[in-house]
Amino acid sequence: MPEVDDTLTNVLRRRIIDGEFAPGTRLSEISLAEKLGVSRNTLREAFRVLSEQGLVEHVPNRGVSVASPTVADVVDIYRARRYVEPAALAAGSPLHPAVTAMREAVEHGETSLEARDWRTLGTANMAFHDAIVALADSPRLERLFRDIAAELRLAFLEIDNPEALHAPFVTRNRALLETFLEQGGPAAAAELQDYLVLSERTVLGAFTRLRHG
Amino acid sequence: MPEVDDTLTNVLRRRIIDGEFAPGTRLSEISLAEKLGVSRNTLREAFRVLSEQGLVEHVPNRGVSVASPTVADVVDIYRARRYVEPAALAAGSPLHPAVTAMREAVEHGETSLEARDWRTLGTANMAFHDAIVALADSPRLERLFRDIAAELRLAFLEIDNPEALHAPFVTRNRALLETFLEQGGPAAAAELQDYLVLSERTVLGAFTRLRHG
DNA sequence: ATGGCACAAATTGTTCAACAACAACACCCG
DNA sequence: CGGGTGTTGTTGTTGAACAATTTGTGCCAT
Repeated sequence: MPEVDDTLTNVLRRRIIDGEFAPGTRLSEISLAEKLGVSRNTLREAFRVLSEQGLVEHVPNRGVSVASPTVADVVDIYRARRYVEPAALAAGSPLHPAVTAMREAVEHGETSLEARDWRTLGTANMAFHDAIVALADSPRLERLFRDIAAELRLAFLEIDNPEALHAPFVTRNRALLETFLEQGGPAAAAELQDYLVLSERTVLGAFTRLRHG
Repeated sequence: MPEVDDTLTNVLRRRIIDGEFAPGTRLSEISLAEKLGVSRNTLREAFRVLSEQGLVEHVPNRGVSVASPTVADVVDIYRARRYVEPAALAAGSPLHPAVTAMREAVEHGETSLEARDWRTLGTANMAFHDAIVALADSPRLERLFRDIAAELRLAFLEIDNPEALHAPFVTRNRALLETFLEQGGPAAAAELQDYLVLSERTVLGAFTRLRHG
């Protein structure tokens, strides 16, 4: 269990990712500080951290608002994912502890699919990819992915069709895991490339449909 | 010319990278705020940003100190570089504007080598790799590399033999650029892999020599 | 109406002083 | 000499205040 970090920054982070503040929402220092029971200065420190993590956009003299990923952001996020994830998978060892996390994420995804719990399913899918990155044993790449995944969740929040967004990838995750274990990293990496292209297309499709009609 | 960003965060960032505060140096809020002519609160906001960027280490209730990269950090930094740089080079187009930046960095490196200006040479070498990453056209990967490069500079600061650290790579940069232009991205990517392994070994060698006597 | 222009209101940026919370250090006692 | 104890210095957080900037409003002239 990841221990609960109750710092103000993490509380805010969770609440934003959970969709409590819709993307684009302006976060007023005064009212939010009052609501959270902290001072403006303390809140501003948390804002700076979240801003560096890309969860929040800070415009000088105009305050901060919840990040609202654009199409360009989504494209860039997937570009970065294609740089990191397949390579991590290709070089990953089947004996790496992260493989257990991959397996658990797949199973967790399958049960949430049956339960039609799309929120949980989205979390499980992300955990699967997080485990893939963990294969690389690189704190810096993990941190990059953590930030990127959070941004992507914000993009998902704006799309109100979570089933189409997450459901198709449950079987793909299972298949990818099996490819990795039975045919090795490089084969799995190739499969993941296609997977990510499809995933990007799914998200971008829903996204542009959202903006154009 | 990159315009000068005179925010407190960037001022501090530059001064740290330039070695004004040695790695590991404790940064007292009170004295540093006074020295910089800002309030403690403002300084703390800058600290949070720099901490997220990895330039500074923040320990709750114990303050912040300039990051002092360990061997594990250097290993991880090079691991991340090997994930990103060769792939960016492999997929990069010779017509990309960043190629100009690569060329300029190579030439800049060659002149600083003649002048035996190791500080400038280190900057030029980093600019070369920055340009390689820029080939990927990914803001997020560029940001990752920016932070990583800054951390690496801190590691360099602790090694007092900058010539051995930077000089050998001037001719390699030139060669790598030519390989890229004449034989294409994939060939250059393979060359860069070896390059990075050698570079890592050079840094780690100097590093362990430093710690062991 | 419409396009600016000055003014007013609201928000962010920054400072200061104070105190609580915590860590490191020196000291004393057994 | 080891272990508690208090002292000291630092960080964590707050509240209030003011400066700087943006935003909204109403007015005027065209």
